[in-house]
Amino acid sequence: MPAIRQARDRLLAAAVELESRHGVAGTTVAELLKVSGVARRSLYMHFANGRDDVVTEATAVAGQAFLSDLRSAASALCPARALDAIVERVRVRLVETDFDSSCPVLAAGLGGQTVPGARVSAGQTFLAARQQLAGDLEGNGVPAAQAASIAGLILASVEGAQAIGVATRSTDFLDDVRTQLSALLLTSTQTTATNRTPE
Amino acid sequence: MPAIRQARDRLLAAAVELESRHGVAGTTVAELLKVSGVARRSLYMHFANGRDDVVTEATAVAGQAFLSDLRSAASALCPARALDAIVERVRVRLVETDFDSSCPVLAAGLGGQTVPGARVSAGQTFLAARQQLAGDLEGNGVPAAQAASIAGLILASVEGAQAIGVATRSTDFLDDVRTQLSALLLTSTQTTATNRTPE
DNA sequence: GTCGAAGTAGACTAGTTCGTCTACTATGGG
DNA sequence: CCCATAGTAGACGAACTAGTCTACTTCGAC
Repeated sequence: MPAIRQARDRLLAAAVELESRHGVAGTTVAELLKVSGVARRSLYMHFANGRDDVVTEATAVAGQAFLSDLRSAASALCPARALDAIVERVRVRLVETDFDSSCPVLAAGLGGQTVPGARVSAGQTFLAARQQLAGDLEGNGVPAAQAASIAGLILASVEGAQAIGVATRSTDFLDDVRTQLSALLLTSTQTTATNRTPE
Repeated sequence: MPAIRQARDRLLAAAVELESRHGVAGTTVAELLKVSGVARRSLYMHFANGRDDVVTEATAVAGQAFLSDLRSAASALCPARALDAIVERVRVRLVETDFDSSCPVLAAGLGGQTVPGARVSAGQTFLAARQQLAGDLEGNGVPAAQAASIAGLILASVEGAQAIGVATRSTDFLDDVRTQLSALLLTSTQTTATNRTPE
């Protein structure tokens, strides 16, 4: 009863969840309070600027989680298998939420005109992810020039397929992306015989 | 042409524009009236169910325009050049709107929980576009099984790159997509003979 | 002319949204 | 024991939301 667990964390978790499902605009204070079970006043204790602060910080949190997932997949597996793992995670999430949930970072980027901080944070996440992914590809023998644009393609197509999956209520596009990118990664990384080491 | 029966069309155009920029949630009645310059009453004359009808129909209109653009590009050019033309159009639009505008159909698909009709319409557009694109690729010598998934990859990555472009305020991801997909299309269509491998 | 379709202008209700406010409660460290 | 800390509960107002309504204008066809 005496809510020992941080109201702040519950608010951020709720915000990430709501952004995924209903976008930034659908992440209202009322919903935030309902989902997190936190009192109205507590929100303004932890986030001086109210809703915008929650959304912005939640976007940063989701972005860090995204980068972390990417890193752990890349460090444990070869690029083609890492991609598989990431796509599979997205696929499961789509299906389990009955195609109602897409990427919170993408949602923050799109809905970010109303919450500029969230848009900036989302952009930074995508740029960091691209760089990280490109580095991993280079480590697997992909030429630097190619690595960057392949990384961009991977991120764009996975995010796009996820969003289109919500619209079509299917995983078709995600499956397409996996099929084609797997093939691309296999041919691109063929040059290296051995697997590489994480940092 | 004085008592021009233009109000309806102006409303739909405004809705497409607003969906692109601010998403479905940002497409409010007040904005719709301001942008279109139409009287409040006129909206409810033409769209019995109000805002939802406008958004839904605007999504269908934008979807048809999207398919039409795709068709005209594909019929006039080879796949690789058609892709170039489409990406270039998206790129120009991003830059000209100062990275504030993404695809109205994607926005409708994401914000569509609040307006179910728009989501359905967006989904149908993507499925139709995939089929159309796949058919075009097949016509250019890409095996049927490959054509469908390449079409899915193209749509997903262009849509994703557009959305990420808004978040990052750059065309980097779009350029990545163009670079990689151009290469993919060139090898897929020109080596129409038997060099395709796995799945 | 007159009549009606399409349009404009704007008041009005009812519901939501966000943020501020007061008042109360549990917990644990000094 | 005391009380600061972090929490709950909920009233409140200003600003916005969508949709309904009345009253007036402007055009083209008959």
